[in-house]
Amino acid sequence: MLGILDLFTPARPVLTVEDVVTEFGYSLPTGYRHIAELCRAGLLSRVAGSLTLGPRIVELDYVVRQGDPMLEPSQALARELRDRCGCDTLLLTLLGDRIITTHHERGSDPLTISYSRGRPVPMFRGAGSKAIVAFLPLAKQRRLFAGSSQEIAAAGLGHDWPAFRAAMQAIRREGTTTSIGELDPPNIGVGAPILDGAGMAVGSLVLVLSRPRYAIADKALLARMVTQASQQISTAMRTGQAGILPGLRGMKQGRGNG
Amino acid sequence: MLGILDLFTPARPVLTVEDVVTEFGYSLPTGYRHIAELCRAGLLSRVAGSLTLGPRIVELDYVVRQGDPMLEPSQALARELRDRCGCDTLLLTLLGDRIITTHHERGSDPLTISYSRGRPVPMFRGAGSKAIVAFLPLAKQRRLFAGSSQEIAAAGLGHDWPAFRAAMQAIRREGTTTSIGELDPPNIGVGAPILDGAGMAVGSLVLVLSRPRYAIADKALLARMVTQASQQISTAMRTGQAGILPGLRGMKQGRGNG
DNA sequence: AACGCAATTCTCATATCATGCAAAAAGGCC
DNA sequence: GGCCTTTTTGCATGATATGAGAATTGCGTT
Repeated sequence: MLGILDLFTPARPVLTVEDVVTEFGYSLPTGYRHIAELCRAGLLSRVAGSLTLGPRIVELDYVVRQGDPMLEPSQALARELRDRCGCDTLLLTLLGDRIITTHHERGSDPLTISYSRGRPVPMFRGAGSKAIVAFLPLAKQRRLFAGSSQEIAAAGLGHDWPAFRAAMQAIRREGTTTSIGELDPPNIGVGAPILDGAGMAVGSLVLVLSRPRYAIADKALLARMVTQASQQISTAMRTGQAGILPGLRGMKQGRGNG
Repeated sequence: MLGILDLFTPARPVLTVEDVVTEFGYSLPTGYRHIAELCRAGLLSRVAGSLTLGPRIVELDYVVRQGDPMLEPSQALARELRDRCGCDTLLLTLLGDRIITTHHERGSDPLTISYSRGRPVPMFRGAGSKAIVAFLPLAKQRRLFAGSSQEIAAAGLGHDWPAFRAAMQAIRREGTTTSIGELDPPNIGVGAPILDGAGMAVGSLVLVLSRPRYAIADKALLARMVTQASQQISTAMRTGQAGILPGLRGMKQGRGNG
């Protein structure tokens, strides 16, 4: 039943009951019943015979935003970064086993950024994603490699586990990583991880520049700026919102790194 | 099962499995099963023994934003309004039988606005809500009154149906309405409806001012500005995105008004 | 490296509830 | 008011969700 929600895409945000029924092979009454239930929960909305995603989605997104300990400190810092260097700034969050954009601060250039809030981003392409993956625990990296080795190879991150591991460690050593045109061809991204108390990545901060702007930029300075900001976010997260997670029994202290 | 999502609130965005189980009186396996299903759909996320709302929420919110024909023209106009008069601007949308904030453009004053994107707003309090309700079809107004007469009375919109109807018609005649401290006590809101092709309200645009700013403002000018902008949104919506709704058979042409 | 505790999943018999069909009801349109 | 499409209802049937308990896993401890 929850699969019904997946039928709604940016390209097709409005459906009819019949669309849903034929898509799933439901009988008409069953289709209506499922839809009615989703409507009751507010996840769908029926208006004039058509179906759209409902108001609850927007409300729940608000809860997500409020509950995201990364977001508040990030917004302020992202804005400050934007003001200082004029770049667009993206905040990526690792949620479960997906990475999505959770905030986008526009810079002074009118960049085309395909990955504003709510867009899932590829796991292994783009500076932001790589900055996250590189700072995941080894066990998690291993699991990711096992599940997505061909995708990883396609992204040029190594054809076997040692090569992938080495690529990740290189990023880890740098503390930041740069991608040129990996997501949007005209853009360059410079990303640094946001770490939780255990030194594990929970998200990343990305500076996005146009090619001309990047060409004349001081690369080392950029790296320092994004690293510093991401570390400030990490710190603010830990101090400001400590203890909101119940049930965290086993959190081994990592080495931190940075 | 969808009720599980309702347990997550801004005040309590992180729960444990046990919270859910005890709240609903499930057995432990059933609780795990429901949660697993919601996780599979991405609506929940499990990390370190805790539950949070999942990435799919954010993705779906993106679909809502993309699919909202009001949003794109509104953002540009809201920004323009903000630049011209320095006020905060809110965009409210009628989704099903709820009104929620769908966009918030910050002005130059650091206002405290409790109703940023995703907040459900009261149906009968605040300029934005009243601007919407006043421009709903009579049948819908009647249904609303039947269901919420005490709430309507409490908001000072009339103790019986004729009085409520008269209050709504007064707003309709004006084309705009002003509320003083109805939502956030320090703020004044000036709202105007956004109408679909049938002349029915689908949302509203609200200018929000601090009391000092409002005290020295030209009220008639404010009203004109917000009305004009909302009409531009209405127009942009109809022309820009015509025909994306399938299954709209019966759309009687209303008189438009404004 | 093995133990012990808690969290999580599995097995399976039972009862529940979702399903589809046919039919009825509800709106909207002429 | 009659006719169309859309939406809901009643009901018998069969799939499947459920809870009790046991088995398993994961993780910290000894």
